[in-house]
Amino acid sequence: MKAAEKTRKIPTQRRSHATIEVVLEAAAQLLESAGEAGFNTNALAERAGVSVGTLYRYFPNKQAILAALGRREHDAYAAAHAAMRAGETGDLALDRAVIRTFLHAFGGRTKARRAAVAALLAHADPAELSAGYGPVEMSLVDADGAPLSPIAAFVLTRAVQGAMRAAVMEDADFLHSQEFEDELVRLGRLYLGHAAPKRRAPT
Amino acid sequence: MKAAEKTRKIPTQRRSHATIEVVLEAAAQLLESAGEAGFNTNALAERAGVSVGTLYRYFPNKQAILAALGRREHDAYAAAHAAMRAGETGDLALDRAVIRTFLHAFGGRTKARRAAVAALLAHADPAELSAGYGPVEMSLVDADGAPLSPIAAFVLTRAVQGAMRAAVMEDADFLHSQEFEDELVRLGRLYLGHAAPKRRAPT
Amino acid sequence: MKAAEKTRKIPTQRRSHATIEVVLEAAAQLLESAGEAGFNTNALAERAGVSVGTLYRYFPNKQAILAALGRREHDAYAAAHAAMRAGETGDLALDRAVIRTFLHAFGGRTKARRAAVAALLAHADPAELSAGYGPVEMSLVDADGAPLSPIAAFVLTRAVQGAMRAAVMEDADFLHSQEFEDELVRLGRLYLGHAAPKRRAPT
Amino acid sequence: MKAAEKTRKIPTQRRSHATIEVVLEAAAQLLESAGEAGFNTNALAERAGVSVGTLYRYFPNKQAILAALGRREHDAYAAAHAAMRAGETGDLALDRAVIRTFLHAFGGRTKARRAAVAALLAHADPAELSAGYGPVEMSLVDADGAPLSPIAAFVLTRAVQGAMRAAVMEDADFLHSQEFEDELVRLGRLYLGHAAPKRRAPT
DNA sequence: GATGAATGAGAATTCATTCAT
DNA sequence: GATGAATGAATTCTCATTCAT
Repeated sequence: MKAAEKTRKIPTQRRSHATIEVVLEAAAQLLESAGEAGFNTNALAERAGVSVGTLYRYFPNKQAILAALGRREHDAYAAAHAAMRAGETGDLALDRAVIRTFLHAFGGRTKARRAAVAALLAHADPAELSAGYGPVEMSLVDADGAPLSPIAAFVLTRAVQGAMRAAVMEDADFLHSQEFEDELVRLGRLYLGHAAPKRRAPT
Repeated sequence: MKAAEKTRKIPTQRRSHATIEVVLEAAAQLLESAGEAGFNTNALAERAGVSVGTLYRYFPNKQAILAALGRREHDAYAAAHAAMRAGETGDLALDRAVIRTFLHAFGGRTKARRAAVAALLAHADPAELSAGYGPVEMSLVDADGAPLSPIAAFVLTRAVQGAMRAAVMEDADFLHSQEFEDELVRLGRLYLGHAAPKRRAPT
Repeated sequence: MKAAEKTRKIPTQRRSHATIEVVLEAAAQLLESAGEAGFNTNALAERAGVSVGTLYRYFPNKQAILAALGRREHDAYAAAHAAMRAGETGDLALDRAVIRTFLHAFGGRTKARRAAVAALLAHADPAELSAGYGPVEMSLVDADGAPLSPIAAFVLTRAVQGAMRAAVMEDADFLHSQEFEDELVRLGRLYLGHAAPKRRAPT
Repeated sequence: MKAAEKTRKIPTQRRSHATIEVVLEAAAQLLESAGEAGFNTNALAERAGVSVGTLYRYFPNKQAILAALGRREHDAYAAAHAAMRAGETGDLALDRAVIRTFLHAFGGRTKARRAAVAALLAHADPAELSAGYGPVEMSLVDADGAPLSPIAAFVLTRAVQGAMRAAVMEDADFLHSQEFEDELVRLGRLYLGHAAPKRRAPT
């Protein structure tokens, strides 16, 4: 691997060249099914239906592919939350929507996301990293409407994410249960200083 | 890499064989200084002061070394939580101690921790990941002394763990800050229904 | 060594790709000159004038190269026997030609043949070993023109093959002698009920 | 592997030291179950229930173990045939006994014998090789009582052996059938110039 | 005499990258 | 523009052999 020029050449300046999408989609699938160890350029080229040579036409090296994937995941994440940026935080339904969004985002391609993010962490410009979570964190306000400190926002988002991730990783059978979702909402609301939502009677 | 037998052979059943410790310590150092890319068996053997052959006497393959490191990290969580077991959960100092113990585990070697956690998540089986939490979860009680439901206990333990892990994985600069520690304690106490610890004035 | 896909990939379906021939020829030479012990992939690649990587493009692992050599040897038997197929079995000259063809196959490289045969026996599956004999066996008739029973045909073909193989495996110095050839022909003709060819005066 | 002193040291000059037997028996088993590839000193020591060090007390190196095994197989083979040395060859029952002896000898440990013999061929003194088959071959006489030439004897023994071996290797279902045995006897008797035994009516 | 932990040269295999077609 | 065969440095892993206890 030599230097890097991010996405190299960019034919007709249209970054949206279909090939790039195909490659990144294949990369996500491959990462998901084979893990980082099985993620090699030959396998990727095959899954993407292009030749290795073509891979190198669009990306300067393998890391760049991972990085692009990571950036793309971040972007998707940020976009999903963009709508709720200035939202009314006291609104329970909205909080629940946030949890659901998280659960959904986390639902598929766990390994792909992890590897992509890890690649980003390992090789990309650190400053770029906050980009994805930033908007979400900045929009969080407590029960009094005061914005959370960056660290508090970090704790909240990662705590919720961590509980969900653990449920996935540990193969918990309650992953899609109502109670699990409720407890996640509780956790978030209590941390933000809202009154504790009442617990439902056990099913 | 073939299958695996975790720690292979275990000479004279004295698992505490110094060599294993030496290797794992060297692994952590190497990971820290050279990153995952520079983490190869020859370099590791050299840094550990043993031959490659010896590496393979104690570990079936390279992944197993990372996994052992990961298990260590995992043990740190479990140990931290275990301290809570007999504890009076209302005791703020104790909760804080638990968090603090964890945060300073692994000697501050963030990169090593990161790689170790990644290895653990990538290769451990789900059942193993949950191991060690059971007793902790069963002993958790809320502010009124009522035991938490299994799902609530799961959410609490994994949420705290998730936030800590994310700080490690994302190489957060506030990992060892007072505020981060405070926020983690807040999260746990609020979820259990205790009064929110006051936030200190920002430094 | 993992599983195997026999000849892997087969670029542009033109199996006749010169490289495979070059590699197998180099393998036979190397086996002949260095024995099975000196038969390693680096040496083979060098002698073949290709890179190790290229070796692995055409063969999934080292064993597969030996196996391919073995299959070649096996094909020589089958081809030799196939010549009998339409043939008038009473024709002494033809029988002799078949034996002779086999005996001189593989360019007289006894050590290479030996290793190849060993590889074949060690790794081929039983069904493959029988392949190619069926038609030969069905066409065998005794001196009266009556077809041989399947078992009798089996005994004849494998007996002749066995004697030839043993001469190869045991590095017999008479492998290419006239007397050996004569005795093989005798064996076959007597079993089929033909008059015994006269023995020549010893040289 | 350095030089070689065959069986090294020989404690109390009694070659029959039980350990040697144990090791050779384990070697035969291991060869049988794992093939030549899986035949390594560590595995052998374990199966034999001794330490590697002990292996090296009795054998100068790995090859010597294989060679000893080969020599032992040869000896057993020779011993089995010793009784029939001067026999009345016209006796059909005796011929049949020879075939049975072969079939029995070949019955078990195919791979072990093959590997052992191969090792002998590859590493031992070529002159030593004929030792096992020699006595048998020398005792063969044709229908007129004249001894067979060495090559004729070789062809006969290896042809019969080859047909049996092929039946084993190709997983033939008639391996233990009467007809198969009959045909082998036919093959041998016809080659020796006896009248062809009548074929039985098919079952 | 026996043990088995340690050694380390050597071998197999992988895979990012290039470049002639 | 695309292809995919070829490259070969780098890495993982094996296993015969030694030797301190």
